[in-house]
Amino acid sequence: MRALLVEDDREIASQISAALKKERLDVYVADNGEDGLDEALSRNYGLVVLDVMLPKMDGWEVCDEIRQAGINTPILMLTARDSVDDRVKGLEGGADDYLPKPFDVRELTARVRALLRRDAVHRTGKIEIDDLIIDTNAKTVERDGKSIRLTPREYSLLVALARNEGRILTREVILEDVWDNEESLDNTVNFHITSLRRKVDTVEGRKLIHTVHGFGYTLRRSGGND
Amino acid sequence: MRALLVEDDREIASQISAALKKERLDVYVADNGEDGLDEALSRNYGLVVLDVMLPKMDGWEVCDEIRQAGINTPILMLTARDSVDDRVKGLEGGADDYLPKPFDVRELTARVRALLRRDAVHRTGKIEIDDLIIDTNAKTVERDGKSIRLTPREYSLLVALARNEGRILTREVILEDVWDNEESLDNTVNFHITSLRRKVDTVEGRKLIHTVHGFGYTLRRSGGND
DNA sequence: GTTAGCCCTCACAGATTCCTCATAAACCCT
DNA sequence: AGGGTTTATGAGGAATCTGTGAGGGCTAAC
Repeated sequence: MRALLVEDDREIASQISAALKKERLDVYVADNGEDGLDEALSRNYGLVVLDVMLPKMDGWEVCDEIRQAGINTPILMLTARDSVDDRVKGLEGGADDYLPKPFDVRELTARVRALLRRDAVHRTGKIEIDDLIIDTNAKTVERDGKSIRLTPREYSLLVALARNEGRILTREVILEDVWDNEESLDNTVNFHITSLRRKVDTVEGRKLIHTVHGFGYTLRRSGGND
Repeated sequence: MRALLVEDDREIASQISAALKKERLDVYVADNGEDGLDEALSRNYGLVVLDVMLPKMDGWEVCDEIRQAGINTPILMLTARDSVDDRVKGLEGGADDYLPKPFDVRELTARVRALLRRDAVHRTGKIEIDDLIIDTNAKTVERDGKSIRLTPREYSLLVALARNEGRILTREVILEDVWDNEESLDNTVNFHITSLRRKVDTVEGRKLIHTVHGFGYTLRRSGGND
């Protein structure tokens, strides 16, 4: 997958470039806004990392033009550290995320990953966790190659858990998310977890849905134990 | 995350308080400068919203004292009017942003978000202290790369200590914070500290949780000795 | 009208966590 | 060192949380 980096400071550019290459991206660097925009429009990039302060055309404008052209490649903006306005702008502009300078490379990497992951789910509509595959377009679930029939509630519940893989969701959050804040008992969640487990988590030793006593539930890749 | 609001006008205070709560902040309100300062010094807040006109001690002074104490929590000042003096004062006095009264709640919210986004803990949801990593989103704890299962009480207690790294927390403050002011014995804290230590602080020579005899407990990076 | 499928609530058993008391250990001051 | 205070920890029961079967309401299909 190609990534476009628009950054005029060579030092920083090579640093970011290295980080992106580690993420197995093919990196193309533009050192000014105009070239960056041209590049973004002429090829299909999977990611654009865009500095705000740029010669010839600033980052906001580039971002804007990219969006105007109907391209919705994820864009990560690099904003100046102390400018509060930049952050507000960042939200309202078409950027998907932004990172204040100076930044830690690990943080850049984390954001890039998050963007790409989000995009992958968005694009393909598929969530894959171990041998569990959820196709959010077809609303179809399979585990271990075998397709599984879920009821609507079970399906929403599973998607909620899957979208938050590795994160503990409280019953409260689940109710908000899956039940849309309708008044329902905590136990309703318990109940549906049970039925979901019966369908999805039957194989001993490869459970995905875990109870975290006192907190809620989490969907986690089988890291060996449990 | 906790936010401290120092504002004497009840009407405005409850308005701001509501807005902050929407941002998922635990709001504590002080209605005069002295109490506000005390509070800011005694606990670790993620944000301080500070009115300028206050009984007992004005906002500038409070802000100043907070900075003098070496605390760099983001501070948002509410200035009475859009006077140039106030602006200059605000910049010099260590405030991170200011908002002239009267203000639109949405603007307050935007500023608050901007300030919080700067904060690493808030951004990543992670608290890292040496090899201890708490992920407050996933509600997950690991030490030395190994994940640790905590009970809800243990977890809250650890988070309370971690958010106040290097600061001594009295049992009283801990009870307030973790137990929500419910009547409980001091010894309850002792008890849970013990069980927390058993899970988190097992490695001799790299203890994080320290007893401060006569005061309480503190979580401190292992600066070499114990 | 009947049947089938889904969803929710109640009830209760089992599991886990939490708290208090009692006692031991550590600490501090004189 | 000794006495008083503070802290640590084991044990057991109280309190809370979780899993699951049973039953009834609801809707859609036949």
